[in-house]
Amino acid sequence: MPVFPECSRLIADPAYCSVCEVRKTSICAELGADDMKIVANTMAHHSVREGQAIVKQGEPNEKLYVIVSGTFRLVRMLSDGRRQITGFLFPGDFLGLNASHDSVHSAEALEPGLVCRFSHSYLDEMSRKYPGIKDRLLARGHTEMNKAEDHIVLLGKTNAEERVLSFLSMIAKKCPKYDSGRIFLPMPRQDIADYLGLRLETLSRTLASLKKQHRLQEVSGRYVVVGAHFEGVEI
Amino acid sequence: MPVFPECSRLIADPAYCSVCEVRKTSICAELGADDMKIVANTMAHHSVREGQAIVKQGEPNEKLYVIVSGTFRLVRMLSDGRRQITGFLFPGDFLGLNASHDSVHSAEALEPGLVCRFSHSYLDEMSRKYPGIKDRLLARGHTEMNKAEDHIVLLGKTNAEERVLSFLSMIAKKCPKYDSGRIFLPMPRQDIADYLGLRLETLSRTLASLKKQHRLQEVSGRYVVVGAHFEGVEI
DNA sequence: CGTGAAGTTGAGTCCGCTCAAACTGCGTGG
DNA sequence: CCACGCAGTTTGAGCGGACTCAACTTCACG
Repeated sequence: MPVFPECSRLIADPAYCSVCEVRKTSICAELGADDMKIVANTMAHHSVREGQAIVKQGEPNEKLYVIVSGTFRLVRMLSDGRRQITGFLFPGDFLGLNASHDSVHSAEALEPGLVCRFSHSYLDEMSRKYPGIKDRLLARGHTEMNKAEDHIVLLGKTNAEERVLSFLSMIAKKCPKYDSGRIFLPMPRQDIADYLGLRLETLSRTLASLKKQHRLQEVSGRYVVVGAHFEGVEI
Repeated sequence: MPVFPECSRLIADPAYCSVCEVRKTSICAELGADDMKIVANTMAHHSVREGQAIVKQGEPNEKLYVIVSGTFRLVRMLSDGRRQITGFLFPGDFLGLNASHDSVHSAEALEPGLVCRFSHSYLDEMSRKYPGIKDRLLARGHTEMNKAEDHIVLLGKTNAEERVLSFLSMIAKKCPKYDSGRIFLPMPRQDIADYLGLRLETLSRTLASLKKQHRLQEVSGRYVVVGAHFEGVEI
């Protein structure tokens, strides 16, 4: 198997905001040059190890996180031991918007990554100075909401094949495809299964079946190569 | 079968904001007395017929709606003709928060109801005067998000029985129970099925099975009477 | 009554789940 | 270098639950 480059990891070596990949879509875009400097000095990027949880289910939501690089899974453990992945976070996404309540899920890094962290009190202070920050937060809330609705529609689909194709279509959008439709999956099969409401084995079988039907050209570990007529798949 | 009163219909005859049932949880709570008077005069309550869509999928989100009374379903039609109910709206809920995009779903009245309507431009104007309005909108966005996540968890559950019980539990919370655990379902079976990702027949069979098991005392049309040990059901 | 919409019930099929075993890639240590 | 273990993934066989299609019942309303 050839070694593909990992597509979801961004270049983020210099931990200065001026070169931040997601700044233009983040709340920082609202800040003036002077405050930007303060932010750059005080909160730079925090690196996150693979597997590390930046937010834990049941613990208070003290900070707002902006994903700079890396991918995260949102995990909700149910009282009966089952696990539901409620979403994945990609660079530019926010986490911990809801300051007032305890977190309903954990956010765990699927690979080493970088995040930016703001305490909600600091955010309140800043948003008095820059009211546009709240608009950013509102807008982000809406895109989160739309993602959640897409997930609902996906789970409403009864058959496994459709769910898997919808999922691949979603990931393909997030994770820029390389030539010939290669998609890198940053998460293990169990996470995908828990996201799709399917058993691990069913997911595996469905992928195999799609390959046999030539709707997927290649399924090999973390990489999937989609066929030419893949574009039509809707979320 | 006895005729139960409909529990989701609120008294809302005088269309004046001063007696509005949901004002304290709505954005209006932020307004000063003078502006409140203007709102009362200009936007009072709009009545909605059963079946009427206040928002249509694919059309621009021009207004923000606050549900004053009645119940609404959020319907998303897929290109292949299937239907997914992404949620239900109850008094106090908001609709059309996302001004910038076309609506991803239709909102249809399940029974005659009242709504309050604000154009987004008016809302922007007001929120400059009362910054707390944006906080209200943010907070509402969070509760919407939590509802969506609960729905995701519900759909992730594989078996029909659990989904139906979770659904009943949700409705019971929204719709104040009468003595001896009577729950009124404002929506037809097909809507419940489309909400739960189940077939109509499966829903019907599951309800019958729950009754046979004495986990539901009574299932009759739009009314369900839950047993004594129903409380433990989690979303 | 008759009619149509909404809901229930029945029979049979198929798909996804369960339990189990095998396979793969990968790092460690002999 | 291979043996070994381990976690992640795939494959197999059989079962059961949800779907499909269909008929039936119930209810609201003229």
